[in-house]
Amino acid sequence: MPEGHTLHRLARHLTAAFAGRSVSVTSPQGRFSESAAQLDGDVLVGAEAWGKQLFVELAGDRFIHIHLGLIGKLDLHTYVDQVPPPVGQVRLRLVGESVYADLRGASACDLWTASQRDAVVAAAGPDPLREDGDPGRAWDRIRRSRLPIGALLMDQSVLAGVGNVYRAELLFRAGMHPLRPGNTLRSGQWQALWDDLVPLMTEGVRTGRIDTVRPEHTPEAMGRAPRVDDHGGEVYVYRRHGQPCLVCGRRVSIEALRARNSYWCSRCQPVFRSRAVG
DNA sequence: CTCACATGTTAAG
DNA sequence: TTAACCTGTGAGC
Repeated sequence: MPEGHTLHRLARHLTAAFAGRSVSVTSPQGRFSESAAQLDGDVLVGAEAWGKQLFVELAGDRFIHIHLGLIGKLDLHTYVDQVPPPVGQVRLRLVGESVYADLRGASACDLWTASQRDAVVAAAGPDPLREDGDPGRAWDRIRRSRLPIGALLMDQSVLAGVGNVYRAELLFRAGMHPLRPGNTLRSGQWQALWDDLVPLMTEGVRTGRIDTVRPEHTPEAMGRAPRVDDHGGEVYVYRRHGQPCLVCGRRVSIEALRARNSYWCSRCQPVFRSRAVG
């Protein structure tokens, strides 16, 4: 679940459910107990995301810093009378008047000061989901790097919030091979990637899914049988290795890029040849 | 039942 | 480069 859109969606829901009221903060599992005790009953100011980092602000410039990692989940539920007992390992539980939230499996849940938060935000790349996201900051890194664009897009210090699904899908939509070196891109190509990412991820925040297939390429439009991706969204290449490309029919390729599987279509995303003549 | 793997990151070797 | 961490799910026996 957790690429940047998931965290922004959570920030929005947390703010709507808890902001401006006092919240009960506990750690049924125990690993956040000490911090929870310091926050319990205080006013929750709001929640905000930067890339994959989530910050829940409590009165007094205190921030619960959450990173879901690969498998973490933060689930919001409504309750009527009593809050049900925790199921499984609940690292953090927030309880408001009619809503509670349970955090499980996160790779980070810590109590931070404002300056700790600021330091992490300063080290992160621009976030396409934020109003203040500045693509020029990412471009400064990309244009100087010989690393593949597929690696740069997932480097959170270059660009914040993009994960393995958006990487694969963005590059497919751009017709760009994941191994193309960053310093071979033209500025307009980077701008086009950013301009595609903003509405794509914004839609992800709205729906809670990653859908990247253009209307003209849906199975229906292409006269093929409808299909369902097991990860909730309609995508071109992510985890579709060995299956036919939705556009050209060639088998989708897979290769590990920096310990993460990278997926692409070798016909729609041809290998880049630098300034090849002829 | 066990095992591999997952939309992520960090630290050890 | 590899292992570790945290949890859930689906495939296979």
